[in-house]
Amino acid sequence: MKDLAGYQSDHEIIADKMRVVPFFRNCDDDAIKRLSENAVKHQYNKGKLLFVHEDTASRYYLICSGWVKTFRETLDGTQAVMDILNAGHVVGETAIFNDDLYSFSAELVENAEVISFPLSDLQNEVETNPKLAMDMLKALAQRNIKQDREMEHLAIQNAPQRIGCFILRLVYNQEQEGPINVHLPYDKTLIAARLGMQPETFSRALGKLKKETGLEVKGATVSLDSIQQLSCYSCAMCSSEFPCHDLKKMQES
Amino acid sequence: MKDLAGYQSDHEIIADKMRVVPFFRNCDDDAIKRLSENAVKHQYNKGKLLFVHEDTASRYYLICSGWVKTFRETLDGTQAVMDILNAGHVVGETAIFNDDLYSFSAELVENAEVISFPLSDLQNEVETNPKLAMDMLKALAQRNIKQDREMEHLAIQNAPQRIGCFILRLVYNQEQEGPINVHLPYDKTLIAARLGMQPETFSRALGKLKKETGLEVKGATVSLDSIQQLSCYSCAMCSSEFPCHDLKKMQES
DNA sequence: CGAGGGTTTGAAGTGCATCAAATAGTGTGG
DNA sequence: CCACACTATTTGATGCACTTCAAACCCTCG
Repeated sequence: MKDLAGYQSDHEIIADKMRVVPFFRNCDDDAIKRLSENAVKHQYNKGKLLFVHEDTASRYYLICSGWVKTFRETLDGTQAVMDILNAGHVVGETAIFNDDLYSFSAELVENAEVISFPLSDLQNEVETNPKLAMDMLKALAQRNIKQDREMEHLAIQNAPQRIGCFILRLVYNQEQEGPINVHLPYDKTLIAARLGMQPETFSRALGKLKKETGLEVKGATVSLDSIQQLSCYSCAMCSSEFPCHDLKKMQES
Repeated sequence: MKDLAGYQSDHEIIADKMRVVPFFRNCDDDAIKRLSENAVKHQYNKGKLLFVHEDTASRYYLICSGWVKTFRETLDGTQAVMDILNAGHVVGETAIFNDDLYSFSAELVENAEVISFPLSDLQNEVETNPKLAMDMLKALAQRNIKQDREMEHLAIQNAPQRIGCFILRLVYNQEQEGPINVHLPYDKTLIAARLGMQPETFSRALGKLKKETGLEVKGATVSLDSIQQLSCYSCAMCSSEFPCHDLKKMQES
């Protein structure tokens, strides 16, 4: 806990991770301090449920490493995956606007480190800190747009196109010309669920995508000669033409 | 414009309509006045586009009568319907959190009266009025949840179940025991689009729903002996068991 | 009464799901 | 380093749900 040169205290580490979160970006040191006062660092294993849909919410979570799946589940166990989140993303914070009930479940899909914070601290801060309120508004609005896009994709793209679109979003980070290699960030089974299809369908659809666009797949590595190769195929069935100009905003939120 | 007894000025009429909007509910008279200063009432015909996806946004709209469809559209004209809104709902206001770009298109599906307001006035007010900011946060969060639910339905309910769920949400307003009559609020073709299916599929799926649940349909009128009849069938494939306890919240937002 | 949209019905095709089984890949302990 | 167990992924065969195209029907409104 000491704050010696060349070595960070827990609080500093937590503060640093918080500053990556879009809606904490404009918080000053005091605000960060108030928000992180009751923070707790956790190491959890794959399969750990952070919280369950419709449970009473007391804390929200900042992901430091690993991947977290958010989903909704029917009585018979069928899951609808909402999103897959990684480091720098926050889950469960919107419960403060939903009478302290989580509106979905969140589960680790691999061992991960997360930091949890009391929702009450966030609520207090949002109510008294207009800058934070504005940034949360922006973040929520962007999430809305992202969900609209997901709905659109689910509605009008077929399986191979959805996969192509998914890969394009991975590539976007390394925005380069010419040949490209990307690594699939998690299990193909999980990507399939994320895209609303069965693993078998994913496998076959990826095969079709290879045939149609000439993309190569070896294990979890995907190679393509150029972005156009894919964007012609996938972005034809999308309302935002490539390079999806709102991708950057999406990734910030 | 005069303010005589038994007769309302335009400004009063507008103010009254604004107070129905969830996120204006806590605004005091001064705030309402500032927000409505540059309001304009419009009469538009069916087919009128209020705004188009990715256009630069300058105004947002409060619906006074009629129905408005929000949607996204690919180059080849395929549409994905996001929502169908009626009186008391606001569209286009989230552009202030998206660099003044609309993130979908909005079109009247029948003749309607709407009031438009400058986004800049809303932006100013939100930035300086914490109560409004909080209410907008709540509204956005609820819309998020609603979208999650839509995604879930799209992903795991089949066509007849989605229709059953849609009807249940209509019924919910008149929460009574025993036999029930509801009127479909708009075209079956439009309901189909709203539920992500073709008109033909809608027709056939409704037929199946009749056979499975004993519900009756005559034109746009749907009759059922009891709510259970439907909820058993549809809500089995939904993460929130009936009566979807968050429906009330959903309708407020 | 007739035109035009909304709605239903029929027939055929497509895409995805499902079930079953083979194969590849990964981590384990010997 | 290998054999084993276990999981992830692929492949095959089949069925169902939804779409598509085409045509008929129905209803409303001029």
